[in-house]
Amino acid sequence: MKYDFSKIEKKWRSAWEKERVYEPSFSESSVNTKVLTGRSEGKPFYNLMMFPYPSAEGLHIGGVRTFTGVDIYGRLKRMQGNDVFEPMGLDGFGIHSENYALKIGAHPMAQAKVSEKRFYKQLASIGNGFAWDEKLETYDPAYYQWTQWIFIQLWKKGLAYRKKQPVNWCPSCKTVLANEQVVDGKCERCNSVAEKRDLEQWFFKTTEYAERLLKNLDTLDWSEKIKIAQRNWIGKSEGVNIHSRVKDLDIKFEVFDSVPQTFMAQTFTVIAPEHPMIAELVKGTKFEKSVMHAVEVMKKKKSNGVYKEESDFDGIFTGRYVDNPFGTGDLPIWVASFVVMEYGTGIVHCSAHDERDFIFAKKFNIPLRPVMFPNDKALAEKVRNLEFAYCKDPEGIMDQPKEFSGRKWGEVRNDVIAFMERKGIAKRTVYFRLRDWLISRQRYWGPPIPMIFCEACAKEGRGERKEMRGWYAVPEEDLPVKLPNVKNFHPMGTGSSPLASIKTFYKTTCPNCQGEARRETDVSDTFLDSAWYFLRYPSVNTKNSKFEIPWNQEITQRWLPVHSYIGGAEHSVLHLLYSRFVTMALHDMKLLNFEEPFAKFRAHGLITKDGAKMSKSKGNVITPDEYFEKFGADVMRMYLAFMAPLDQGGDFREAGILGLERFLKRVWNLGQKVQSPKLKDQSNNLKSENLEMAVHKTIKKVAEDIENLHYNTAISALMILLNEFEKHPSSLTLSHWSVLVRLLAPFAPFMTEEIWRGALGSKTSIHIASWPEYDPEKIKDDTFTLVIQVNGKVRHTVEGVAVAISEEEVSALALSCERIRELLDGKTPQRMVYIRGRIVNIVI
RNA sequence: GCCCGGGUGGCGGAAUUGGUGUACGCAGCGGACUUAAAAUCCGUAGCCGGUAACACGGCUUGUGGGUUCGACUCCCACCCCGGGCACCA
Repeated sequence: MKYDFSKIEKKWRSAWEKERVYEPSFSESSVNTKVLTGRSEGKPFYNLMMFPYPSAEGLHIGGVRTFTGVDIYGRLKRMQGNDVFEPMGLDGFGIHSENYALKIGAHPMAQAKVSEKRFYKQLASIGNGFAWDEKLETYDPAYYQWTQWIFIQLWKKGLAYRKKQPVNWCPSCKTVLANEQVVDGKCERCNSVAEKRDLEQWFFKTTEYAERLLKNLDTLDWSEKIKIAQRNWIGKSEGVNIHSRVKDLDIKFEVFDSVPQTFMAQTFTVIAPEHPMIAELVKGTKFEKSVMHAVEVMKKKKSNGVYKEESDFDGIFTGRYVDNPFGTGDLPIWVASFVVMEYGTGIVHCSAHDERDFIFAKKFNIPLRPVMFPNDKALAEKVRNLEFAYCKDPEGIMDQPKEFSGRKWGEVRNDVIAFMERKGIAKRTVYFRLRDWLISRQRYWGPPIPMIFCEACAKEGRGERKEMRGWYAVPEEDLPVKLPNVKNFHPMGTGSSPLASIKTFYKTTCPNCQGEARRETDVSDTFLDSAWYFLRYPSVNTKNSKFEIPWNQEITQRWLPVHSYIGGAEHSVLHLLYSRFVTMALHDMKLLNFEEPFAKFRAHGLITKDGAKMSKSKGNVITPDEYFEKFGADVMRMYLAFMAPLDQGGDFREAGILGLERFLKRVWNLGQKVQSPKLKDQSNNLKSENLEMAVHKTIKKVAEDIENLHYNTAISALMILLNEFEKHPSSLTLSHWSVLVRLLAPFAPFMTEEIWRGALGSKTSIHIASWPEYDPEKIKDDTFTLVIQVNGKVRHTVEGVAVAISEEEVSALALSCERIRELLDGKTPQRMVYIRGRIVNIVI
């Protein structure tokens, strides 16, 4: 019988659905249906992959590879007796999907339905064991009412706030962007240069969790590079705040210094052009006009990204001084273009021991005073003569303060900080690079932020929070705040959302005074949708009679945190950080009993096409559909898995698919032969011993390789085993055959099911069959191939040497070989090195 | 500039973690079947030299050095590719 994949795929897809093979047991009642299908209730295993955003022309081949890759892992876990939950959904409520709709001239609400159909059809064809009953879409009001609910919880905890500040604005997307969405000063998505605009925006206080977000990383089983990326992004920096005061003015301020060892060298102070204090410094002085003008120029150049090179500085003296903070004299205050307003306090004391400070001082003729010198006398002289900036050398010898004279820079840090604290100069402080999460977007396609502003209450000083007068959360029973289906959804570019012109939407009553009030018209960032979807999946079908929380506590305690999460490294600092933040916050509200959402995370690699990156502009983007139609899901799954280890990416070459097609064809053909009576159960056949060992070795290897996501080597092992089977058909038993079919099941779910329930006669699915166990006794070799080296070069091998052989016997054996005797030419070996069971090296 | 990955045949990639470098597959070559092709099967295969053919010898894991009986693997220096961060004081 020829293998007709399209017929067989269809057949088993519907059988699996009917038998609910991939639906885990969330409740008692569903356990009963499981018993009927013969599937035992195992340990919960939440096998998660990042859900796609259906913005473009369907699922990308890279996405398919990841999804089938995750599924292979899940299928192993299921066969090993776990109750595997593998959900799928669509992250279609946001700017990606909206931009796509705009591009093709569709309404996002209508387009969502079209994309949805397209994606679900594709996703159904790749042979994954998705739990379709639990699918979700982030634009479904039944979902986003809870996204809004989470916003309200954060608001109530004081973790959501509104503030006017300079924010990143994308002129093309016509919306603000989170810091994380600005890459190289450009919009992450459309590459337009982001501008700075002063706008009032909603933020989440991610900074409040900076320390924990950082510390918890140590406890997570995640790809190391993702952890490093998060650590860098959080950017913890320990140092001191130096207490400072403007001379002749009663202005006090702090200056952050993370390298305080050389504080005595500080001879001037620089302030960021954006700093509001500048106006006070120069007010009414002869410097006012020129300084304020220079400030404007610098601000403009900065926001346009003009300053690129490290030495490209602008600066101007303010006429003011910092009042003698170290007893070494007053420090002139300069405005300097290189100072970052958003970091530390926006004001920095400068010294000869910093590259930038040094260049700046030279450029504007500001005096420098080094206080640390290299051991090398000639070099030290150069430092003294200010020939170069001598920075951060652990071996540098301190000169001042005199208490530390002679000690090494690398060893005095803590002592200097303690010294400064004792003297009252400074206080130990920590700063983070991480900023609060800018959550509001001036767009249409997203969950409306569920807040109401009441003018009347604001005027009279009322409000849910005293620092935000007039603001009230939408009462929970009124959720969802539904996104209206309106014609004009186009971004306005005015700094407010299209919803701001829809009176029927924004007009509402104040939850407090019942007077007329106005809804917030911004929507929330897409990343909020995806920051909690994994909490929703297992509880999608639990119908809460009352409006309580978005998940069932009992189910959540059983199924979370997520056991295995696999997705793209491009989300290292966006989705993965936001999810952690939201989970932590919910944990602190006692709504979750864990604070980290993903116990294990692995990043997958990227796929290239014939060695080149896939991109729309190159026109080499692979649409998976045609390949799945041509070769079938099993072949494609195997090819994508065989390309390279999952975390490494790989190169898509159509020719390579043939190898896997051939392999499965051979499996099928052998299966046809195994059915014939002469092959049936010959388990007593002595000749099958060697095959037996090969089978057990393969069981071990395949399970280990899948566990490590090294699918390529697992498949290679299966190929080798098939070769053995074909070479020794008379020794092949049904039980051997059954092992191969089961080991293959995670990769080729359809064909193996056909064989399992057909020729092998099972009544239940192979995907809930038990994973084969290997017998450690049976994989022990008692002989090996002895490799004989002379001076480290392989010269001879001897097959079938007993593992138990002693070192003396090996030496005798090796020296007795004719070939070795020739090479020795009568000489006596100086030395023999024998590595048990492997190799002997004769040194002459 | 700093921090991570990575560099192995014509190609994708293996290598028990210091012990036979190139498993498995693709492409190639030779052969069988066929009128022929496709499909399938068998064999072959790193490079250079050597031989009528074997035999055999030398070289080879980005480059150069080191440690070791033995290095793709460990150490030092450098080059290239991919990714992340970046006037963060």
